[in-house]
Amino acid sequence: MARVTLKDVADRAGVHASTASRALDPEKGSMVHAETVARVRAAAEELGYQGHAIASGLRRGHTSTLGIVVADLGNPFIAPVVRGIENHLEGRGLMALIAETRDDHGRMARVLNNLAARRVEAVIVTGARRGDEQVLRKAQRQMPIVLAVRHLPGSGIPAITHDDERGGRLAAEHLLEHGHQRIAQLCGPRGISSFDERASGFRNRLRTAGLEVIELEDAAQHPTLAEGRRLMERMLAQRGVVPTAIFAHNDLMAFGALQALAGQGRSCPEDVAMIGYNDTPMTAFTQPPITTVRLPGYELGRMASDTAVVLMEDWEQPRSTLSLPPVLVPRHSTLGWRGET
Amino acid sequence: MARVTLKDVADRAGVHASTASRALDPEKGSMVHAETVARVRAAAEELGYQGHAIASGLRRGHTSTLGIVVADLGNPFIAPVVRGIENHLEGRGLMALIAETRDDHGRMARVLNNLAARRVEAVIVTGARRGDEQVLRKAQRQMPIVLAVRHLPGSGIPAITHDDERGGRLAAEHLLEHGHQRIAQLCGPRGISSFDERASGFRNRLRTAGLEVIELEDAAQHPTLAEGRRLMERMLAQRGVVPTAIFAHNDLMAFGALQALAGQGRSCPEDVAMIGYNDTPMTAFTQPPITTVRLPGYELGRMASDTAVVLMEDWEQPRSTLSLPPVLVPRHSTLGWRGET
DNA sequence: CAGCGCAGCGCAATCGATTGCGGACTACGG
DNA sequence: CCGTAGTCCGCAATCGATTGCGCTGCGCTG
Repeated sequence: MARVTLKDVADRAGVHASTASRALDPEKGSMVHAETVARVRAAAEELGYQGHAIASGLRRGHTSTLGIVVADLGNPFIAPVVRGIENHLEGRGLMALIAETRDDHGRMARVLNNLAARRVEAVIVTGARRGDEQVLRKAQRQMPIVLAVRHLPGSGIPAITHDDERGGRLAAEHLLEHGHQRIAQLCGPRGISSFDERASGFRNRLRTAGLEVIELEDAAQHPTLAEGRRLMERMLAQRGVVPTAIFAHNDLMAFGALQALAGQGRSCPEDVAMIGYNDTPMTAFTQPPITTVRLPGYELGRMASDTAVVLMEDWEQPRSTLSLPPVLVPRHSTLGWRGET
Repeated sequence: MARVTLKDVADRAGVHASTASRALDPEKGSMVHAETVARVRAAAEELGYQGHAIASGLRRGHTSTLGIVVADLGNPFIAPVVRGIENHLEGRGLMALIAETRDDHGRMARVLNNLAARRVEAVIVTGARRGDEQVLRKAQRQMPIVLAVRHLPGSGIPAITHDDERGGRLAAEHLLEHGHQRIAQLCGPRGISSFDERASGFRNRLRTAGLEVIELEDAAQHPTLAEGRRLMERMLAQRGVVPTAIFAHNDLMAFGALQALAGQGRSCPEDVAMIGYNDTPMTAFTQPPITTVRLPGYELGRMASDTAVVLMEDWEQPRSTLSLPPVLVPRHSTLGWRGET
């Protein structure tokens, strides 16, 4: 389609292509007589010349393109992250290629390969899983990589994450403040840093208060509503003390747990307090509204994108690893507990 | 970074770059002695050669890249669409550049320009607004454009949309079936095809049943919870009959309307039935769960991407415009109405 | 008036691959 | 023993731009 090339413009303006190139480049505009610049500009305008960023990039040695790799585009809390990245890139002349792995190692490898072939200048990977270290490290030889949301402990790959350890602590503290003593948690899938860390943060905080967390051997296979319900049912079926407060590792699981509780005739928050994670929009509208931990996804995206840009401009920067603080959002599901003094 | 070039591989294998190129191209592998192919492959392997899709694309005359332009990446029902596009592209060697306009005409223009400069082979635009016709048509001279979700009536730009006219009809029929006679709708922003059409579909269906829809002059500025509440409050404040059923133009507005009703001591569904739109995940979990219209977003993405691919391969195809059928999802907010016989 | 500096522009190489054309060499039939 | 077809591969042009270097004039100085 886009037929008209720089040479066409140059011909029409009666100059050489190199002159046209300089005339059209604001940086080099001064190397060319003002009148010539005007003539070239006019020619470009008349012909409807559209710059060719690809060819230009080839010669100049850059693509002004980043890659974003996500596990699941449908995941609601990935949206703000991508948004943060995108908004940070805009205005810098950068754009992002986006790809989905669907939590498949093979797809991860293929996607990274494809991005490398396209010479993206950096890649932001949200949704890395244990087992991706190999491919990621291999890809790192081709381009800088920044992990976002989830990191790979011990991999040495720079990462921007939420401070989920702290998120777990916040949840624990909130429940302690409201006088709970028998506290349980429903764990998300193992091997994913963000779940593992909120589990240990929660557990450790309770321990320093002299309490032992009630939890199952079992963790959720996927962080879904159905799994939340299943885990809650299993916990209720166990003999022994029934917890007065539950920390579910995300909002959907919290909601599933609520359904299990309702099925047993226990109400929230009167009988059992519930706390979720992520501050999914629905949590404000459920019955009862669910106390949750809010994560600064948009900021995370901006920061990940920021370090990606730094890395792409200056390879071999000190590996900056950063984690952003979450905030507890109290709602009705923990505020009306009957046992509170 | 990626230093090693095809020439390096060729040198190491003791052949000319052109031969190396042929050896590495599965299509042309037969033009080269099998043993040589093996030698080149080995050399490429040892050197860690990574193909250069940009340079190759420049010569071959394609980029294997599409553009996706969305209004708001945070919009929950845009995610499945992007997902559908992405999944359809994958495996075809295509990738997508993604950009956000935030409903700003200027940004739309800049984004399209940027995509054109990068020589994307087609662009899928979700979230076109009235007023974008100019830029879109101009961009169309550079590359094929497919509208998704929202279309621009009369623009002649091919579009894949939801059949919102029909969505409105479905909502109307559902309410009629349940015996409602005084029915109102809360309209989303004007000038956006999807809202305008669900309004007229709803209105027309009621008319053929001999009913006139109750509605305000006013429409929502944005399809948000706050606006839903505001409109509902205004409607309740008006003298005259109170509707027994409300059609809100999306789920958030429906929820805002519910809050306004609750504020006046009216309960749903006993006093007033409520129906939303989009089947946002939250609607299943609110109290009461909200009847809504489900849109096949993923399929829409796949089809949009499909027609984009067709168009990029064969410019000047018949402009295929298509709309996908929505489905009504009945939930409690319309099923427990007191007035039903 | 010779010489120098500088502004403005063109030449040709370059980025990293692909490809039409033709050369060298083998093999085979007559 | 020669002509010819067929295989494999190299040469050089090409995709569309950018850029180091050098040439041409012009104006100014000593």
